Parts: sequence; structure tokens; C-alpha cells
Amino acid sequence: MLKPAKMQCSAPRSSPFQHYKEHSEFFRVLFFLLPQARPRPNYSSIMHVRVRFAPSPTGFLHIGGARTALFNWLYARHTGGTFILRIEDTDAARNTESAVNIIIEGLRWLGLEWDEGPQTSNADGRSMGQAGPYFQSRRSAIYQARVEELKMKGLAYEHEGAVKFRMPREPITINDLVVGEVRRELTDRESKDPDFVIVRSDGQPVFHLVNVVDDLEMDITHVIRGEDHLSNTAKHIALFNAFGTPPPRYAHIPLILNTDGSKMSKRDQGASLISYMQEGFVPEAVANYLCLLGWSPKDNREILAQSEIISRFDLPQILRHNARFDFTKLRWLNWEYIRSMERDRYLKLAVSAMEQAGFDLSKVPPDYTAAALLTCKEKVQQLSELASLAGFYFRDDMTFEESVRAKEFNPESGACLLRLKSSLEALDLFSADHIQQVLKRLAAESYVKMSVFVHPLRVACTGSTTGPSLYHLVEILGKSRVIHRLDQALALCG
RNA sequence: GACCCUAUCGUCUAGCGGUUAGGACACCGCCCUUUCACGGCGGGUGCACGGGUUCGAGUCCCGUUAGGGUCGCCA
Repeated sequence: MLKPAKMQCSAPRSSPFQHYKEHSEFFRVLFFLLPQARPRPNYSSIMHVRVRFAPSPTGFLHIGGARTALFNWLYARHTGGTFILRIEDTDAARNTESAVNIIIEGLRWLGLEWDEGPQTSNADGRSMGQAGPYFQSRRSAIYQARVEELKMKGLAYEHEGAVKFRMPREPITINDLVVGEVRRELTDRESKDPDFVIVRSDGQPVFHLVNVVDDLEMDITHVIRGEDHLSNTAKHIALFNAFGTPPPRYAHIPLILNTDGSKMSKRDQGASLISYMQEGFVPEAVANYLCLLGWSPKDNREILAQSEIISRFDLPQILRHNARFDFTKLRWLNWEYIRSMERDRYLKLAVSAMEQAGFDLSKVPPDYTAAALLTCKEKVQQLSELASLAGFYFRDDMTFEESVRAKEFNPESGACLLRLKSSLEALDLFSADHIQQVLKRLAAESYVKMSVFVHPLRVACTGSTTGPSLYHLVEILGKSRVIHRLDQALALCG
């Protein structure tokens, strides 16, 4: 089996110069003699790229599917081509409008706008593009005509009420842009009966048929999909051949596995894109992370602007092996995006995360909310962590876990809190600086470290031993709230 | 069972015959420090195994092993 060079560029395979690097001396001379020959012809200028994401609306958008969509989108943007969304809703039983909506909202959240496809989840609703309908459930006539065509050509036949396609018995060679040249032989089971069903006995066309017909009718030039379809591709190529149309270029991208290396299925943690939307992830961070699975900018950088990814992204450099999903690294990336996020956008996302966690901020002064949430901006990896980190700002009564209560509140800390209370009460200007001065002074007077006062104060104010910068949080809470909380804590000190 | 793909630190990756095998996340130590962090400095960990080819192999070839995928009247 011949494996083509991994670094083969986007140039059409027909180019005799694609391996010029391997014969540099020879071609250097050749290029000199033939100035019209370019080492890297620009693929996009030769052909207008049309790619599609074709999910089945199952009520779920798999993170791997999201990455497939992302890679298609990136390739379209990279080449100046067209990104198409097609809904493969041939299985009527489990397809609902809300299931389509999950796909649409997921893609929009990730920022993957499509150039052609539905604009709403309604199969008969508005759409963009001239190659519609973009719902397979509305393309029955097209499939029927194509099946008739195959029958006429003697390439399909009735069998027990279904229609079967005459699959070639010879091995089929797939020329994959990522995997390379793959010679696919029939399996032993297929050898017994190579022909496969393209229309079920109930009249419904099956995936292999509709997928190929749509790619053909929609002039899809590149099929970028998960590697789980690599073996099926032989069937698809055979179908294209049967229709007398050259197949598109294929690019099978590696799969995303669980951390333990097992296949990521629906039920696995983090398998659904919706979970990221709900758990405080920033779409750019998720997209950035997804890009790094199976693709690399090769310059030791992890955080990349979308525009940069678009200009660098290409199919031949995609890795061939599966990647395990590293939730910890995603969280780190998300933190990087949150901390460098523009203030107002952060506030918007932070407020909605708090509301999602059950906090009603509608009656809280906006300035207070903003100041409070801003103290946590660089401290959360997911926006959903805000509820526990900043919750104390928005609660009237502190609750203390038994362990915290036993450890932090005792006669000694009570004494500290009492002095803290009178000193803070006397403070005219309740600012972080002045509050810090008070702590410093008290510690100096008692010949103890600041932490002797810092710790009880933090626990009294926030209910926790960790949190935002103490002096700022005390300032933001304001004198009356702080005094009230000190009283509450004092009552627990015995 | 058959067919197909894959194999560099724990994870994501750089590497395209000659490297002290680089980076990131995670982890450990020290410094800074009002907590948790951030930041700074330093550290450990890797070419699955076995054969070839070659002066020289992480890199090319073959095999083994392991992982993943496919073989539906699912998509």
C-alpha cells in the first residue's frame, strides 16, 4: 500500500509538482525553465470549495460533531469557499424541530455561521442558498429520480421490497486528504453479499444513498467528516461512479476519545456541546480547544485568534490519530479567555451565569453587581464557578459549613473580630486602602501577623477561606453589610 | 470473523535521516503574598515492542502488540 506524503499541500493531486520538495534539485531547474509552473498552486483559485456539515437531528450535538462542523467551517473560510448546513432528517421517528434547533443553536453559539442552509429549525421555513431544500425529508423526489436512474442503468434492483445497489466486487481506492491512499477491500461478510440496500422496503432511502445524492446535487467539493466514515467511503465512491460523477475529495478527521481512550458516546461527560454552553464556557475557548485536537499551528502557541486559525488551517496537516479529550486543558484555555475578555462582555456573561444559578440580581444596584463580579474575573475557569465564588456578595445571611465553623470561630478569633468590628465601624472612608491600614494597625498593636486578622475577617464576610482579594471585597460589601456579618460571626465564636 | 486507520511525556502536540527529543495543560519544589490565585525561577516524566534499510532511525520498510473505526432495511 502506498502512503502519500503527509505534507502534501492543497494542490490538486494531478499536479506533477506536489512532491517537488523531495526532488528539489530537479524541480528547481524545472521551475527555472518553466516559469509558469508554481510550486504551490492556489487550490481555491482553481475551484470554488463547497463543504457541508450534515448532522442528523437526534436532539444532541456531539462535541466531535461540533469539531467536524468547525473543521468544515474553517476550511470554507480558509479557501473562501461555501459552508453548507444540511439536515439529515430521513429518520422521521426521532427528528423534531427542537432537535434541529439544538444543532442550529449549537453552531451559532460556536460562531459557525453557514452560507447555505436552513435559517430556522422548521423544515419548510426560510433558507439561504440555491441548492435547497436543505432538509433531506423534503428531497424525496430527488432521491426517487436518482434511484430510477440507477435502476435504468442496471445498477440497482428490487429485492424483497427494498432496492439494492450493485456494489463492485473489486477493491476501491480512496484518496483521502488526511489519511492518504486507502485501498478498501470487501470484508468477508460483504463478500457473501456485496450489494447493499439504498431504499428500505418502506420506501425510505437510506443514509449512503441520500448522503451521496445530496453531495452530488449540492456540488460538494470536499467531504470533511469523522474517520468513522472512512470504511463507508468505498460505498460512496461506488455510488458516485454509478451516477457518472467524479466523487468529491475526502478528508477523514480523527475522532475525539474520552480521557481513558474509550469512544466518547452520548452519555459520557462533556460529550454534548450543550453542556459547555450551560457550564460557563466561552465559545471562542471551546473552538480554540477543538482546533488543537488533531491540528496544530506548529509554533508552540495554544491561544490563537480565530482569524489566525482560518489563515493557517488546512486539510493535509490534520493529524491521523485520534485525540483524547482533556477537560483540564479546556478549562485552562477558558480561564485565559475569561481573564482577557473585554469588561462589559464578561459582566454580561457573569450576570447570566449567576442568574442561571438562581441568583436574582434584578434588584441589586448594577454598580454593586459589576464591582462584585469584577473581583472574580481572573479567578474562575468556568463562569459557572461564579455562583460559589461570588455568591456571598448577593446573600444576606451567611451560612457556614460545620468544618469551617469549628475551625475558624473560637474565642481567639472572636476577640479579633470584636476589635475588627470597632475599628471598621469607626472608619469614615470605607476603601480598600483604609481597610488594609486598619488590619495592619491591629496586627502591629498585637505583635501578630496580619493573617491573624485577615482570616477571620474573610470567613466572616464570605463564609469561605478562599475568594477574591479581601480588602476589595470588604470595600464592595460596604460597612453595614460587613458589620452585620461580623455580628453573625461573633455569635458563633462563643 | 473480515476489512480499514492509528501509535512521541499522564494528556494535547512540535519533529518530516544527524535534535542535549521542543512547547502547552497537569504535577512537584522554591520565591512573592492578606486567603485562593496570578506572576517569577527551577524540576521530573516520552519516541509501544521486534526485525530490517542506512555510516546514522522518533523519523523509511516489514511484523507483533495495543487502541480506534467499519462490515444494518441506523445516521
